[in-house]
Amino acid sequence: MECRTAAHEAEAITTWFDDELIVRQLLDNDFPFYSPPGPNPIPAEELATTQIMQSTLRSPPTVQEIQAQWMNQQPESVSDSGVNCRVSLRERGINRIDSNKYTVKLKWCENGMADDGYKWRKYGQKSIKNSPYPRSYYKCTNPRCSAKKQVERSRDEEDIIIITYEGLHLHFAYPFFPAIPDGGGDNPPTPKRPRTTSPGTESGERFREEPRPGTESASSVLTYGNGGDSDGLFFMNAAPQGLLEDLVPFVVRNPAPLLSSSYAGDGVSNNNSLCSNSSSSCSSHRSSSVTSSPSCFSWSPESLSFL
DNA sequence: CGACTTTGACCGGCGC
DNA sequence: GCGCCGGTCAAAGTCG
Repeated sequence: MECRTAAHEAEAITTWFDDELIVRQLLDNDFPFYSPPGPNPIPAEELATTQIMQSTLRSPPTVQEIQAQWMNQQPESVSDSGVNCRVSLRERGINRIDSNKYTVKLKWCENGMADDGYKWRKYGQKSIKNSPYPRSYYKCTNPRCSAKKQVERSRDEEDIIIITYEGLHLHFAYPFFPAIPDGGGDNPPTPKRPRTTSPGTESGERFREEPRPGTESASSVLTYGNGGDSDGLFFMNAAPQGLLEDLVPFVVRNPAPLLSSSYAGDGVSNNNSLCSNSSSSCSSHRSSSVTSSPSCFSWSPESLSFL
């Protein structure tokens, strides 16, 4: 309801450029990646990544460039828990999706849940024709945010869930703000402790309910790479703050620092790893409605995937 | 009591 | 025009 107007506005945003532009306008200088021109000294490592971000904000990569990047730099990786979460690129040849709407394929790993850093409210669920699994519909709980996502389980591969993101988050994922004092403008409501007794019978909840060794409690002890290096720090301040929608484009824009070191291949689940590494309280802020423990992901504005 | 999920109903788009 | 299907709404139920 309250999202209707915002949703329409969001729908008018049809290009990467527009998305990024709006975000930048909204966030202005507070945007952690967008360093405004000025005398402020920036550590070399941060400067490098910032510059990458700025350049990519202005000119998003083509799919070919993204694929080339991944082909060149994609390691086979193992999650911190030792579970082999191979990340590889393959072309999927799926239908084109609106530029503000894309699909993420997530593969379950043994090492438990993950979530995208945003708080979602489930507003519907439908059984889909020719699919044994229902599709769940989620909205971002932030009233000013029009982001939505659909979660469904792949009928071909049981351990794959397909998340379709639509719209743009006009705020950051609150739990990942490291000690930002109150008054940061758009203050999302403090997330509550996730529901642990969700009766979720289908879709996302259904997956989450499966008794997997090491879900939330286990993820809380995961570490994120070497934690203290610049890449880790960078990532902490950046990608994991957001929804996959924020994370994935960033990853493909700048895969090197993420993939070459601590990002490894654990894809989204590093959200949790990182989160728990940086703040033990983070795990208590996890979204309740998520989709849980992906290890590999695909992203497909144009048939790109990382499975 | 508030936040959240569940679930049937409703609505609009699309193909026949 | 009709029916199918996907997406959304909203009341009711659940939980902490």
